[in-house]
Amino acid sequence: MQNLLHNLNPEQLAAVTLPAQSALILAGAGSGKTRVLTTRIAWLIQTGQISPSGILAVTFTNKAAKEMLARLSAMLPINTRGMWIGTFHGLCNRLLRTHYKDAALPQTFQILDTQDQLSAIKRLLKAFNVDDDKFPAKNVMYFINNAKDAGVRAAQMEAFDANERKMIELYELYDEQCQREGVVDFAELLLRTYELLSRNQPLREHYQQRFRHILVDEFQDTNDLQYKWLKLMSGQGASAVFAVGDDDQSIYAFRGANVGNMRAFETEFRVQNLIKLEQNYRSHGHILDAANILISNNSRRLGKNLRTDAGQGEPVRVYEATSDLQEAQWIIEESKNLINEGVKRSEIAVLYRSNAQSRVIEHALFSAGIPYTVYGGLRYFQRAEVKHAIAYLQLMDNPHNDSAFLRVVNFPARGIGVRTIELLQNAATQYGISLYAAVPYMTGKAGASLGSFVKLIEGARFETQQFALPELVRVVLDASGLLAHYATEKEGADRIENLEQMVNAAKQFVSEEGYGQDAPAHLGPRSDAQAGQAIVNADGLEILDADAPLSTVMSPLSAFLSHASLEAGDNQAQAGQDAMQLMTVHSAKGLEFDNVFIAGLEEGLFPHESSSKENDGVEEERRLMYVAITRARKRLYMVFSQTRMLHGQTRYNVRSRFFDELPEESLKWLSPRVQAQWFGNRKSAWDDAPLTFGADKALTQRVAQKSSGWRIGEAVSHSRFGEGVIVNLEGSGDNCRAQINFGSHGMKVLDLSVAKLEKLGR
DNA sequence: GGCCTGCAGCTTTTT
DNA sequence: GCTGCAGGCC
Repeated sequence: MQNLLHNLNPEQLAAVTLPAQSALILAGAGSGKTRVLTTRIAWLIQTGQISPSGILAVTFTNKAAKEMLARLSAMLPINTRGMWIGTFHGLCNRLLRTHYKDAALPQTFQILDTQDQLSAIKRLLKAFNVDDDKFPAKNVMYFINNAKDAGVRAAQMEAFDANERKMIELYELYDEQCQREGVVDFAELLLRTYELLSRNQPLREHYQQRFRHILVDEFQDTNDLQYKWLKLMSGQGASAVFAVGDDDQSIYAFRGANVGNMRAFETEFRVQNLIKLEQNYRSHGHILDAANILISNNSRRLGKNLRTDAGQGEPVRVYEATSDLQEAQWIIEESKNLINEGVKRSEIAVLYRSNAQSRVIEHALFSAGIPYTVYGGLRYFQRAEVKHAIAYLQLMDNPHNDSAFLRVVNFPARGIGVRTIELLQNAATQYGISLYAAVPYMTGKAGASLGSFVKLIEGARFETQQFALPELVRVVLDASGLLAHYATEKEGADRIENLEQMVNAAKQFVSEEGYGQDAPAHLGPRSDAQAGQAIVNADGLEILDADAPLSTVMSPLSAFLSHASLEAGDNQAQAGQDAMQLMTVHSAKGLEFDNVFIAGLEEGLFPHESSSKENDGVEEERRLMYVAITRARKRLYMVFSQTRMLHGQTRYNVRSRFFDELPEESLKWLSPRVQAQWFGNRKSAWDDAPLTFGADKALTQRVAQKSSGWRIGEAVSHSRFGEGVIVNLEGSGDNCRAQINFGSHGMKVLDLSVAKLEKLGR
């Protein structure tokens, strides 16, 4: 125990050892959030307050879930496999597989990823002759997902105009189509589980009693449905919900995340303990000052100020480029200098607001011969050839998945044309069955070609009945004709490699999930003998506990297909290479680097112009900027450009308003004159260079700072205005004034010889 | 059935 | 300015 808790700072320790009540932990960037979460779990178990099975820990990404599991097994000598640690979607998948009957799903229901969902909607629009100019598939998808993320079904929605009426109708039809095909989209996983537990009291009570401790990571990213889900799971807070998050890092409003959930949580879960983790273990002082002061411009914050023991470090370097091209060149030139000084390439990150910005930077890096990796892009299971192979597997597991059917019925080409498919569609619609099931109704040439496709699938299933998953995958790659097809293609070598890779992915999956290496990939209907712990409710209905081993609720094949949808795999990032890191600010969240460039800091781009139209849009952009700044450990560069190519046109930009919200004291502006000097003797911007413009303000601030004893970025407390951050200092001697941001009390300028201020936290 | 061309769209992303 | 998709043509 001593071991577990030592090295925690006082706030971390307080959070870890809180009593069994709901609590909100405001965890700043780099404050040891994951450590607190995992230590809390370990502490609860080690002190005997709960058994591992009584814990439910929810994350948003698989990466975060894996990280928690890894750290936990390093801390505790327990088998973590049975623990309920996972993503919202992963946990819901598990619940729905176990209770598939109660959830009115087939045992082998399949999960649509976003691509699949969009194509399913396109298909629906075609089938019902919907004008796709008036109702673009994408808009229909947004409408449906927004509704589901809010926890609302079509039947519960009210239309205010004809357009909305149609949308609701399409939502209804889409749900029917999914039900018929035995598929669920991502939002449906959550909504179905929510409805299942709402409706089924014994089941609900069973899980509520079981999970006495629920821990939530990145709470600021929860959407309305996830919040409702947590309320339900915890029995309105009867179980202790330990929510960890940072309202200042909420950057996913566009996909339904609602920061308001944090405040709602505070009141609805009657939170007695709000703990702020403000000690930062990542960045130097100037970087944190910049972050603190920038974010103090946001309203309605829960309030938080990061501090560090690391010292002020270097001021942030600001560079103005003449064009996006020159911006890229400067970044590369500066990176070269860093690398020459011994910096590892992987410790240099270039962050940007939008993906389109990467092209110019990539080009410059390529020309300079510097290895780099770009985050984002296609993940393994999203590649066309891999999706094709998956579609064959899906048909073997659930032949009623029409999306899978259409994807591969004529790929590789086997003479099944549009006309044939049309006839088949008609038959399927007429009988209200799936395309696969409609094949026997087809006659003539169409019937023959379709019949042989069905035989192919059935044959593969029969042949592989006793096969383990990796062997089954191997057979399908061959029998489908996919390998042969790509062998004839000029550029097919990479695709073949990706396909072969799937056998390895299957091997790895089987061993990681604890299936026997030789366990048959297919599974017959679940027998009672296989069933996990059986619970019989008051009505005599049998409820299975989802704690049963995965292998009794999912065949290796079904589980692998879930895995392919829920964990799309890595992107192409070549691991192992020491390469510079390029990514959007969004994907940088949670990462950290010694050296960080933030590029494209111009009005219209960052903050993005489309954000000014949205409610609180600029505040979200500011949070995004806050995330970007706090990625840097030692050196931070902020770069902007006078001109930039966008949508084929040169745009003339002014620098981002965020520069005006940063403490001049923590910035060092580099001018082209100074830049010439570095290019000459190949020194980086970190060698002492004269301050250029911006110096006057910085000088004023330094004088004021010295004579007042206060520092920009410092957290203060005022008897009337509460807690705040010093944003600016001016004057000298007894005549110093401080501009202080008091959050909800607003920005104040106070005379330091009069105002009674207290230092906070340092 | 595959290739070619023309046109729309263009912020961020995980599951 | 580039990409991705849909529809048309050979």
